[in-house]
Amino acid sequence: MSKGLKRLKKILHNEGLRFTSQREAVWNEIINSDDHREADEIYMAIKQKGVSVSRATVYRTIDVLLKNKLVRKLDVGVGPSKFEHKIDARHHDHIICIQCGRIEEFMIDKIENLQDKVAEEYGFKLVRHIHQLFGLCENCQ
Amino acid sequence: MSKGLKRLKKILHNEGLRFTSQREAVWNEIINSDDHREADEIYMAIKQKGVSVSRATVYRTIDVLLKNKLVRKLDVGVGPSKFEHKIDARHHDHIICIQCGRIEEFMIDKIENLQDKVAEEYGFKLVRHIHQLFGLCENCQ
DNA sequence: AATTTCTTTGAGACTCAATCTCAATAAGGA
DNA sequence: TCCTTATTGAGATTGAGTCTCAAAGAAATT
Repeated sequence: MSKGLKRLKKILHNEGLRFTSQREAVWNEIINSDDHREADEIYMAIKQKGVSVSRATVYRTIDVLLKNKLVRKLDVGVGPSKFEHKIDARHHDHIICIQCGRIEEFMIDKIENLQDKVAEEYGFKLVRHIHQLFGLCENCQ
Repeated sequence: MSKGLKRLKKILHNEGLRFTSQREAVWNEIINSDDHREADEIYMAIKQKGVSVSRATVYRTIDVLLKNKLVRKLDVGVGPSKFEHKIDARHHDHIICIQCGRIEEFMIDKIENLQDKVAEEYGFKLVRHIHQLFGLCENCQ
């Protein structure tokens, strides 16, 4: 059994959930792509591969993965949310082209540190953050 | 006529739009509050004051104000978007309590500058950004 | 002021992502 | 294999936001 699959089974076990072919399929779709994909894309890809699945199950499985921080939800401001796996991925934020939808990742330690300082200043215990830059990429200017 | 009202009329004129009591009412609701309010709150407040208005008109008017940068839309991650006026307001971002919904504003020049640098680095022409810190405020920890 | 033109309004239909329902199906322990 | 209980999925539902189009009304013209 692959290392990834073990990880899924462990999570499901910890959550008191059963291992099913649908959950496995959603997991595989997500970890085998480094793209930012929407739920419906994942749903279609699974169907394509001949596994029976429903949108409801895709969303439900993603919720489990979100809760276990194996997936990140990305609200790109228009249309459905996108999802990316967090396996072996360092934290990053996103710069998004409002014309063509291209998404690039960035990570600036200084910004991360300043965020922590802001939270401290306001007496907040930081849980997560959204930092997205929207603009026109070089091809769309 | 108040200075604010003149400003609204000027915008409507520039856009080739007519001045109506509904647009005036939406404008007044928004500029007379420093809160982060949702469209439905604005709609209800106007009705409360005896002005006939519809949700559609509230959204349509907000769109005009957004286009003219007199209002900012704030997606707080859950539920409807919130709106704040930008009259006499310096740019700021938000730190939001995921428990009680409290919203505070912050502004760090260094972060703003670093954002510009990121955009430049990736060849993007920056149009706007979202920077939101989510966590628990002191009362909710 | 009356007429004409053309924008705006608003009730409710519609969209679309996401969630919920609940009967049928399937996982996994005994 | 059987039995209990979780899971699935088709389709209904939700909810924010948008759209439609006939009626109302603003502004220009006479």
